[in-house]
Parts: sequence; structure tokens; C-alpha cells
Amino acid sequence: MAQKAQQVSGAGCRLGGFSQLAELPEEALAELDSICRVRTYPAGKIIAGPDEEADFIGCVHDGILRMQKTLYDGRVAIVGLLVEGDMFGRVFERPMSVSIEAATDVEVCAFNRSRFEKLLMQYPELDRMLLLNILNELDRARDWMMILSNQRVRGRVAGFLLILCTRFATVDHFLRLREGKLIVKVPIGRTDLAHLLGTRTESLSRAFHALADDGLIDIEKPDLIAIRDLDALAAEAGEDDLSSFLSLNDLMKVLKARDA
Amino acid sequence: MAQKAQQVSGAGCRLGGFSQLAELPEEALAELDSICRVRTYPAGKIIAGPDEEADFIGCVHDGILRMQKTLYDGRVAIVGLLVEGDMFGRVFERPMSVSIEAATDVEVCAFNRSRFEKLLMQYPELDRMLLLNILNELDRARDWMMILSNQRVRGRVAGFLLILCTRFATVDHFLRLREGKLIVKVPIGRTDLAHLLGTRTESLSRAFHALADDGLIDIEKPDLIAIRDLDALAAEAGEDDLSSFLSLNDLMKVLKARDA
DNA sequence: CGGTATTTTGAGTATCGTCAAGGCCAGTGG
DNA sequence: CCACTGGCCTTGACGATACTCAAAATACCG
Repeated sequence: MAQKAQQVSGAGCRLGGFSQLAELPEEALAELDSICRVRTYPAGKIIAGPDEEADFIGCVHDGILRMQKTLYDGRVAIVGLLVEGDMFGRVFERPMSVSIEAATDVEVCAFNRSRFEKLLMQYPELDRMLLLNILNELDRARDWMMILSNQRVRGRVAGFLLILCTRFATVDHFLRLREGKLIVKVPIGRTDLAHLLGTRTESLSRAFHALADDGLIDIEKPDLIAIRDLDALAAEAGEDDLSSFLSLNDLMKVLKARDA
Repeated sequence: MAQKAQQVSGAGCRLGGFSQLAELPEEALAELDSICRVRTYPAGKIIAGPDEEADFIGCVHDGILRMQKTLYDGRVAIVGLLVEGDMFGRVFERPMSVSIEAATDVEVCAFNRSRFEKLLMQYPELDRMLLLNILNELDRARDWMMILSNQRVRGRVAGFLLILCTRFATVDHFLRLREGKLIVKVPIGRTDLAHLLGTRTESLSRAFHALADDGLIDIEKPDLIAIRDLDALAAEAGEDDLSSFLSLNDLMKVLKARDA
């Protein structure tokens, strides 16, 4: 599929190499590609916000975006992360309810909004893909809620790591398999993570090290976590869904297939 | 609009009396109405779940539904509430990620799923309405996340009350204006609220009474809160959006218009 | 190798979860 | 009409957890 996308890709916009876009008919992909412009942003740059008039639909190529809401007192609450293949932007004139900021240096693919919507009318498949994409985001938002509703920080950290293992497993370089252990790269710093999990960096640090002391994880570097006991993590998080949907075995299979 | 809906309503299914459905073309409404069946459930009844095969799209007429996920250890986390006019159900064969349970006695309007999806193909307006509906749910999920990411229970309670004032302001009997004060009816019990806010009933009680002691609210009954200082509540919640989107003045206008 | 940002640690305090008991209805049955 | 019951909300006391402030250690980047 990636090859097919490459063929129709004129602007170096590797649409379809990831995400649900791959399943679109070739014409649609070609048309999408023709209205696509690649843009890059440095870490920290605000890409889209309630006040920004940036009027495009975006698709993440590389890097991490964070969706956040800024509180009146300047604090920010992060309500989600966008990774490779995720889409964002305002459709159908709806005001953007979150602002989108680059968490790392990013490369996104931008579509002119009105032209994108025209394609939406033209290709029902695209329309439905968008719907499914949004439904996925909804599920993810609920996953975050589950994590946040855990009272202990330890549990929230555990849940976060699990999300990293499941949702971000197939994309990117977040997850490796080394000597039979899962190595997870935490894509954001402690400050962002604290905002995401509704806590403070100090508590995060303590939680990570508590999990390490109990042998559930190893902290190889602050942003590189080795998971020793996935089931124990799941128990810590109280997560039912994740562990049942995607067991350790499935993960291993996925990783072996990818590393081969 | 409500009248129009009434005209085409044969089964006593007051579609269009609320929600975005009102804006659909008459034919679509009529067809929807023809495949609609009114169902009632007692409080506590599980209406739809991952294992249930209940294969219909629903629209809430009256009462409150809660969307929840059950953890493997039996604990439940509530990830949202559905009120009058909200829709739910599985579209396009997607597995339901949450189970839906009646929080109060409810009356819902059920559409056969396959027939509903056929209408979806037939009326682009319906399709887009569904999309907007889902986008709304996404926003709401993010609002809940904001609330949950507040570290103190006081803040979460404050945020919850604000959501009640804004999102649920236009629907239902949740909000009244009496002697210049906002009277909010809390539609769920302390146990559910505790699950929703990721805390315990005892902490909730203390938080409510702390807010009352500080003069922000009055607790007329456990489920009937009078808001004395909306801005202070917003500050407590750290909420930016709510206070800016819908100020106290706007609320007053809405309420006066409705009570007239 | 130095300078900066990030992460970690420590000590003290506030908050919250926990357990246990008491109070407040609403409904029930005498 | 009143006592009784059960569910829910509240209160109190105590221990666990997390937030705050401050300082030290580590990682990161030229």
C-alpha cells in the first residue's frame, strides 16, 4: 500500500503510507495528494488554535503534536497527543475547541480546507474514513479519561505506558523489542506528561521510580522505559480493555513482524 | 420546529423536538420516525454493552444514561453522560467501546441499525448531522478530561457544576433561575459522580461543603445546588472556555427567555 | 567542557482515600 | 400515625498519597 501511495505522490507527500488513508481509492488519494502541502514546524510552535485562522486540515507525517487547552491562569491541560498518521483540523466551519502545538519538531501534510471538503462530498469513502477517524479519537479520549480517573499517580503512569504500548505500537519508533523486553520511548517530557496526567513532575518521577522499585519497569533513561511485567502494569492501571484487546503475545508478534 | 416534527410523528416519537435533528429535511425526519420505536428502561438497566447484541441506534428522549467502562476488578469508570437529544449506538459495525446504562428511568427512541445506515446513505444531511454529533461528543469528552486533570477534588466538582450550567443549560430541567440565583439540579447520585470525577463519595461530600462554606454555592438539597458565585467557581475549576463561551449574563438571558 | 534545561530527591504540609459510624429521608408495613 | 428499614449522604479520625518549595543531580547541547 505504501508503494501505491508513493506512485501517486507528486509532492513528496507520502499519504497512505500510514493511517486509514491507505484504503482509499487511488483517484481520491491522487486528488488528496494534489492539494497537499508539506509543512514543518519547530518544537513549541503553535500550529492551530481557536484564534489562529490557519484554515487547513492536517495529517501528521512525523513528530508529535499535543492537543491542549489553555486555562485563563496560563496553565495548560493536554487532552491528547497526535502521532504519525493522525489527522486534525476544523471541518465544517466548526470552531476548534483545542489548540494544537508541536511537542517535537514535526512535519505535517496540510490540505486546504474548502478543497478538502469538496473531496469529502465527492468521495463517500473519504467521508466515512473521516468519520471512523473521529470515532477513533473519541475512543482515545475515553481511554485518557479512564486513565485520569485513576486516583493514584502510579496507576495513571501505568495506564499511560499501556496506551503507549497499544495505540502507538504500530506506528513509529516508540516501541522496540530488546532481549525479550519491551522498550518504550516516552515521546514527551515530564512537564507535558504531568499536564496530561493531571499531576506534577515530582509526583511523576516518584511514580516512575516506585514502579521501577517494584520491578514492573526499568528506567533506562528518563524517556526510555523497559517494561518487565506488562500484566502487572495493567493490574496497576486497572485497565481491562487494553490487556484484553492486545495481549503481551500479540504485541510480541507485532514487534517481531516489524523488526524482521 | 417542534411542531413540524410533531406533524410527521406517527409513533409518538418526538424527533426533532430537540437536538440537531430539528434541522433535517422533512422527508428524512418522516423516514426516521417511521423506523423508530420508543423504548423505556428502568434505572440501572444496561441498555447496550460490548457483549450485548442490541443492534440499534438510540436517541435519548427523557432521563439520563451513563456511558461507562467496567474494569476487570469490577470498578466502573464513567466516561460521560447522555441527556435528552443525545444519540448513541454502534455505527458501521464498530464495536461499542463503552457500555450504556440507565442512570435514571429513561425513554429512548431506537432505530434499527441497518435501516438507519441506509438512511445515512440516502440523506447526506443526516450523515453530516451524525458527524457533527460525534464531534460534539468528542468535545465533551475533552471537557471531562479537563475536569479530571484538575488535581483537587474541589476543582473537579466546580468544573462539573460549570459543565452542568453550560452543556446542559439548554436542555431539560437541570437549570432554574430563582431570586437571581442559578439553581442546578445534579442529575446523578454521589456514587456515580464519584466514578465520573475519579474520587470517592466522602471526598465529594467534603468538596461540596467546602465550596458551600466558602460561599460559592448553597446546598439546598444534596442534588440541588444554588450557585452564588459563578466566576469564583470558574476560577476554582481553572476553566477558561466555559466562562468565556457562556458568561453569567448569557446564562441569565437564556434562562429568562425560557422561563418566560 | 561548560551552561542550561530537565529530572530527581528531600522535608514538610495539605489533601485525599479508607474505615467506621451516624444522620437523613422515602417507602413499607404494622 | 408511627416505628422500621434500606439507601444515600454526611462526619470524624487516621494513614497514605500527593502537592509545595527548595536544592541537588543528571542529562542534553553546543
